[in-house]
Amino acid sequence: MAGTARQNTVSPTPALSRVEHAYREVKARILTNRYPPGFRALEQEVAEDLGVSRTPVREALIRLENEGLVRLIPRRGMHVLPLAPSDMREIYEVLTAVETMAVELLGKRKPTADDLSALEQALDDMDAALASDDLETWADADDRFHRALLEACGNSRLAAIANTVRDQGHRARLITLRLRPRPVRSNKEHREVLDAIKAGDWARARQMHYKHRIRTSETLTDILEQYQFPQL
Amino acid sequence: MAGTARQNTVSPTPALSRVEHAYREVKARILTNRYPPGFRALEQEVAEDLGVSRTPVREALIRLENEGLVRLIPRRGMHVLPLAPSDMREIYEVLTAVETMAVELLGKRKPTADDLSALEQALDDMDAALASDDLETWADADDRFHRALLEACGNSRLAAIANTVRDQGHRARLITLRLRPRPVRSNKEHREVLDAIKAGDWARARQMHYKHRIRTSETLTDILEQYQFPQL
DNA sequence: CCGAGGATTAGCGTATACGTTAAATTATGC
DNA sequence: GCATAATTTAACGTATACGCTAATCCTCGG
Repeated sequence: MAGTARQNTVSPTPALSRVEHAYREVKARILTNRYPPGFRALEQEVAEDLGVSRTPVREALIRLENEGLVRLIPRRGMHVLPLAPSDMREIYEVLTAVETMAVELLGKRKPTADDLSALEQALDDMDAALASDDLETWADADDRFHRALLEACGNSRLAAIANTVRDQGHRARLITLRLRPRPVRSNKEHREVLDAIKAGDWARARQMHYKHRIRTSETLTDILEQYQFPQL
Repeated sequence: MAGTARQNTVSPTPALSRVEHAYREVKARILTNRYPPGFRALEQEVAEDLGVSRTPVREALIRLENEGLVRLIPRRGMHVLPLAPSDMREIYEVLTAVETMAVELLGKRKPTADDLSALEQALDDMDAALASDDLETWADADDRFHRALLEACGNSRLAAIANTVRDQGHRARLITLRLRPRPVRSNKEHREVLDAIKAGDWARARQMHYKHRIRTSETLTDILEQYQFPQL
């Protein structure tokens, strides 16, 4: 059953396990709204969707529950958690706390050249994307900037927490991206944060990033509350 | 990352599931060093220890792996993760970031009377325990204070993160408790934080708590590095 | 027509079976 | 002797089986 060779090329397919496959696939479906907020499915149904048995699906769902993307309710299956405005508030608060600390740490330790170039690359890409009004690309670069901060800060736990929580809010981000004003200020603020880091002025870097996060949090939660999405 | 806190209310043993039993038991054994750092056991062995089959054990171990207490290595079983000094640094940094935000939030929203009384009760207990040199009781009350802050701050995600990370560092805390100086300053600093919160001066509350966390982090990591525990 | 109680069903929690494969062990050639 | 190849072993990943129980459906008395 399992190992019957499906070798076709020398492709570096590390033969990902069924659990891993289920985890990635279900998560991807949630983040792209193919399993929309409030969606319910029984373990058996998910298993059939993915062409595996219930066992690996269960294990994948446990991980997704720990990450706050679904809830498992006995006899009612998996529920894709909707995002209330209060959830978005919580998520932004966590990101503010965690990223602010990351920036502070990065400002204290001298960042490596690699760290800096990753950050600068992301910034340049954001500017370019904004100039050509390509919001998708801008969002991608913005994401890279924030990720790079966390990667470079030297605290893997902070990075992991930020990733988890960012994923939780991903769907809201998809929506606000097209409803928010052009993110001109974000680019400027990011640049200021990076400049402060490079100058070794961690207190200023922290202050700048804190203000950036508070401001964008307010902008985005306002939008979400204003448009009153039934569920998100 | 604990997505949702499990039900831990109600006394008349609600017939907890085998998974829940395995989860609590293994976690308890890790936190109390019955499964010490570096300890390895096969799934089958844990299952026999607990008198259940491998299935619920596996599911419990997946949760514990997500919480950063163990690693699961194929064919080598469960490894109880040791804590290096760098792990403790990371843990304290996360707690600093998260609790500082919690205090800020609590200072901004007016805390309820219940919130305040829980905090004051914990403070009083800390003072009493310190007066009678009862470190165990002091640690317990200190724990309650920090937990109460997170409970009261109005952000369940922050609370869950703090709980997870605090558990990760629990074993180190057991050790430093007897090696650190008498926590006189901690009591005073906590009182200052609470006073600032009550005064609605969130900026000051945050500042105080930040300094408290930074100071204790340094004290404790110094102790850990000084005594050079082989692994923790 | 509606609610209570019993019968039915279905989904999960758990145990178990089993093939795959990495690790360990033995055999073999230099 | 030692490194390498063949063999054996054992642990896991996954599938499957099955009983328990909560949810649903049905029956029946009010």
